Amino acid sequence: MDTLDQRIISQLVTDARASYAEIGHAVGLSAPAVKRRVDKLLDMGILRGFTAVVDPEALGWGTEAFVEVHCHGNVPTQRIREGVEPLPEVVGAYTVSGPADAIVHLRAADIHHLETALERLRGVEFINRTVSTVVLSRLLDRPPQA
Amino acid sequence: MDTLDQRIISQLVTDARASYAEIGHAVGLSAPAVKRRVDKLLDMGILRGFTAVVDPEALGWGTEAFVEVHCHGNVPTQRIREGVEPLPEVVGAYTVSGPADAIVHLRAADIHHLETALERLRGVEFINRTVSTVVLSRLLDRPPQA
DNA sequence: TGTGAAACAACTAATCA
DNA sequence: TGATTAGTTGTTTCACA
Repeated sequence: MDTLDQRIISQLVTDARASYAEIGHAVGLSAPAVKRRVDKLLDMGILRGFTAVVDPEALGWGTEAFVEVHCHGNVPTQRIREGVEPLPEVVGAYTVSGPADAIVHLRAADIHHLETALERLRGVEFINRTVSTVVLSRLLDRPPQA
Repeated sequence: MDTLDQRIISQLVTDARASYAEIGHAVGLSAPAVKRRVDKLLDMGILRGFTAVVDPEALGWGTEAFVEVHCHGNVPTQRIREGVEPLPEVVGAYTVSGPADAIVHLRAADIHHLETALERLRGVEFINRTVSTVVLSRLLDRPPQA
C-alpha cells in the first residue's frame, strides 16, 4: 500500500470502468502492473468492489431519512446490524455517541414507502424508539477524496 | 427506462467492471445492445458514473460523524451547498425537516482531523450552531437495491 | 515488482432485420 | 430496438530483468 496504490485507487474512484492501460498511463505503470496491484488491493479488502452511481430520483428512490434509533437496554452492535440489515431501504447504519444508540439512513420511493419502512424498522424487537429526520434535498453525496 | 434498463443498472451496481457481454448474458441481450442502453442511461443522467468502493479505514479515513447544522436566519439551500462543498471531509450534505437546517456527513482520518474539519465547518459564515454525533462503528454502508 | 510479448477476450461501429 | 459481423482495443498470462 504505497503512493502508487493510492493513485490507482483514486483513478478507480473517479472512473471504475477505466481500462488498466488508461490507469497505467495516468500513474506511470504498464497495464499488467496495474492489474496486479488492483488484484492485490481487492484481495486485501482495501478495494471492496466497483459500483455504478445511480441517480436515486430516476430509479424512484427519491425520499430519504436519517433515523435515530434508541434500543431497549444494552444491545450488542452485531445484533443491531443483524436487525437492520434485512430491510432493503436501509442504505447505511452506524452506532453513535450521544443519546441515540444508532443512526439508520433510509432511502425509499416516496413518503408512504418511507413510512412503511419506518414501521418495519420500529418492529425490530430490540428497538424502543425512533426519531426521524426527513431529507428535504440532497445537497452533496460524494465519495471521500482518496 | 424499462425493466431491461433496471436489470442492467442492477448488474452495474453489483459490479461496475462487469463486461457488456457478461451483463448481456445476465439480462438476455447482446453486448452491443447493452452498451447502447448504458450509453443512453449515462447520457440521460440516470447513471452518473462508476466508482470503486474503498474501505475507509484502509485509506486512513476511519472516523466519521453526522453533524446537525443550524443556520443564522433563512439561508437558501444553494448557499448551504456552496458553503460545505469546499470541505473535503464532507461526504454528504442534506437539508432536513425538524429543528436542524441541514445534516452534514463528515469523514476524517481521526478524532483530531474530525475536530479540525468541524472547526472549519463552524467557520462557514451562515452557520450558527452545530450538533455532532460521532460514529462509533459502521454497521452497514451499501448502495440502494435497484 | 516491474516490463514486454502474445494469445485471447471484449469493445464498438457499421450494417441489416 | 436488437443481432451480427469485423476491425480495434483491452486483458491477462508468461518469461525475463
